[in-house]
Amino acid sequence: MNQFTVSKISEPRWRRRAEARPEEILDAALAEFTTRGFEAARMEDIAKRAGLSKAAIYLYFPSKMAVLEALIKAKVGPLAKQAQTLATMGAENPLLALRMLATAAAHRMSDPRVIAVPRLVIGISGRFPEIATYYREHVVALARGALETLIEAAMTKGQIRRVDKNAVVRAFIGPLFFEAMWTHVLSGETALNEPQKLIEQQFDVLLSGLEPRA
Amino acid sequence: MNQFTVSKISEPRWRRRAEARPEEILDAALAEFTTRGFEAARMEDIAKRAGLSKAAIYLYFPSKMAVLEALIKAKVGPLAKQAQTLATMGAENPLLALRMLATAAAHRMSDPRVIAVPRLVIGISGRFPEIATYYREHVVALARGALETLIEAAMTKGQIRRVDKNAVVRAFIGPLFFEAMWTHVLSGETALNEPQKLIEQQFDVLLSGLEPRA
DNA sequence: TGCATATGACTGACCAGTCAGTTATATATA
DNA sequence: TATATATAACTGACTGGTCAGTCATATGCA
Repeated sequence: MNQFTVSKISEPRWRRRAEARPEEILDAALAEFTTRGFEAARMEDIAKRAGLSKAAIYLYFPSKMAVLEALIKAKVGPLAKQAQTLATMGAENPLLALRMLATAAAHRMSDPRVIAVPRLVIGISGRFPEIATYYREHVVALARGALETLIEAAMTKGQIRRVDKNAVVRAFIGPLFFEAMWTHVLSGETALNEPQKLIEQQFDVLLSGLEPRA
Repeated sequence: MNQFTVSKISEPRWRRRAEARPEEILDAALAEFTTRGFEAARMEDIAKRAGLSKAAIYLYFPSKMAVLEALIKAKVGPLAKQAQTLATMGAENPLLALRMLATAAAHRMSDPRVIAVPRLVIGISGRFPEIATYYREHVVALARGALETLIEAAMTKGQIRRVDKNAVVRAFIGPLFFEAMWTHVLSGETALNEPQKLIEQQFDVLLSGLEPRA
């Protein structure tokens, strides 16, 4: 190896600046935590996946638990902003915004990595209720709030009927959440392959309802 | 303690027939597994909860994993029958059957023990995919199937419009599942306190849809 | 006595977290 | 430029505690 350094001149032998490491560790941890579970995941496996030794992880995080917390916070941060902008962006045509939002969400949910965090949270919620609470307040409650704002706007504009807003929120999120769990947790054959179609069908039911036309 | 057996004459000092033990162990295991997670739950705690020593558990089950498997199977068995009878029972008035079913389901879901198993399955699905698959085939797929039968019947009778059946199944299960997770996993304030009202609102949306009346 | 039911005390494996020591790079000095 | 020194980034090997599973022994009962 220590020849003349002829090849790959510009690439340093020691690959990365250290600042990049924590993120790599968190990515590796997410993968290990979701497949093996928090308790059963071995720090050494996380380290190997991140391309480090176990001891190196402890240069960046004081404990396994701290890795979990950092992981949740890191994955949650971006979502908060998204939810906030969502409500304002869709003010003009809220119903259209809802439709586009649902399609985008269905599309993203075909990627197993997207539900990795919710899945992890469900798994550890019994043991670490604070994390579950954190996730509720910083993710799900915000998403529900943003949806409610859009729904309220759609009602005010006369785009949809006035019904219980919470019921509508559940009717939006629930089916998608259920299908995601069916797909990625239970490995079932899925409708998420065709997100466009899935949402069309879902909106057909949701908007026109199931009553036979009078 | 080993006095004259004067008190509580009819109660045997050695409390129960052995056949009852496995069930008690499974109940204890379910409680421990759901709160601590499969890996973090200690066999000794399960034993203590069941009123036994750890070694006694190994008289009934060969391993921790075997306890988990027996647990899933025990909790799953009854559901299969329920699903089957459901479809036939509701043949006469399928829409009414769906409504009653949803109300009953919402009612039961206010009890955290009801979603304990699904929650557990989600937590361990990464590590034990066979169990997830078992659960899909023996519970969720059956439930979906039964619902589909009812929905098909309702369509044939003209009680509801003809739309994609899978979308309807999702629209029935999804919102309830989502609310159950929100309630018991994330400890959020819940609409499950008033299941009757919850289902009424849900059916109002589902049957009449959201489009403003023409 | 023999069988069923049970347990306390033990063991071997496993793993989070530590630490003394190593390697690569940056900087200082001549 | 070459060499010395300092420091940042990292690791192999270890430790102490934990826990699934075992076993020799005990107790109630036919």
